[in-house]
Amino acid sequence: MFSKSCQYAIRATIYLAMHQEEGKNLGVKEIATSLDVPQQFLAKILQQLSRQNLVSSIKGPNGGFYLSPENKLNSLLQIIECIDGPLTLNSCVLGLPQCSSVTPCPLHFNFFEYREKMRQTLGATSISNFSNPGLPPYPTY
Amino acid sequence: MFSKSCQYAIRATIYLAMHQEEGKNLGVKEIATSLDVPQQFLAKILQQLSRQNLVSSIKGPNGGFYLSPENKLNSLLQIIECIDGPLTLNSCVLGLPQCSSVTPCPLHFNFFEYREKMRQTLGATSISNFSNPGLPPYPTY
DNA sequence: TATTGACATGATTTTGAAAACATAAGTAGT
DNA sequence: ACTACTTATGTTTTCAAAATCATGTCAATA
Ligand code: FES
Ligand code: FES
Repeated sequence: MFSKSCQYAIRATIYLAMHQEEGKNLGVKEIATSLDVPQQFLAKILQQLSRQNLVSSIKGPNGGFYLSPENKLNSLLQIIECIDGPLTLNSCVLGLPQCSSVTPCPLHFNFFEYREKMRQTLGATSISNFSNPGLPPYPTY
Repeated sequence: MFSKSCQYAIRATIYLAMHQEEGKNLGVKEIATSLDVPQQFLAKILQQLSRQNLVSSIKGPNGGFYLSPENKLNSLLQIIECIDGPLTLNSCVLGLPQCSSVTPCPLHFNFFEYREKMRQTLGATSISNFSNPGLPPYPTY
């Protein structure tokens, strides 16, 4: 459903939201180790998010990544589309060039409704949702 | 969501269901041309389906692929799982090793319900559904 | 039974995502 | 200024899916 890059992006962002403390930045090393993903690869992904202002970063000693208040207002969908592109959850499940209710493929109406709801949920879920304490302990997070 | 192999498999099977006439077999060449997919690649996929008795085939002149009455009772989900494996629509969207409501990832409950419904729909849709005449004219089919 | 037309199977090549490598650039402390 | 630390950027390598190539097997027909 999502590329590995995208999965890493989501997990890293949520990790940032869950583990961020006031004024403390998290390094790629720590995040990559905690999530058990390739460090250099994750670095690229975080930089891609950073370029689009979805996460914030500071270089140098004590540097690292963090979420600004503004960053936390972004939705999961923005993270996803930043990495996998705007066609994610919008293109034909059978790979046909266009997907719409006007020229539907045989499976279009089997998926459209649920896919839309997924998109809607993801768009309505802001990163700040994951920074609340008292959330259940997620595995590998 | 599905691999290209799987998309081709679904499209080819539906094509068979829609274009099959009594006692007439459809060759890989015709199917591949109609669907605009690589012929040799599609051949492999159809053979994979054939080995699991999801489609039927006959060699030699006038040979080709067709759907036996038994074949038509299979569900789309069987086609999908034959190609992409049983974990399709069952594994964690974030790529975590196991997906269950007992050890859910942060996105589990955002997807679980809709994913289940997709599976359910696919499992309940038999191939014979596509052989009824009077269906809308699908693009590239 | 020879030929032809189709599926079947194995090996190989291509392609792009995933991962690793190398180096630059910026920041904090000494 | 110098060093150490961390993000940023560009290049290269790895790997599996996708696609192709080459050859084998089977059935209809003349
Ligand atoms: S056209 Fe295929 S899913 Fe919409
Ligand atoms: S655990 Fe991630 S989707 Fe179920």
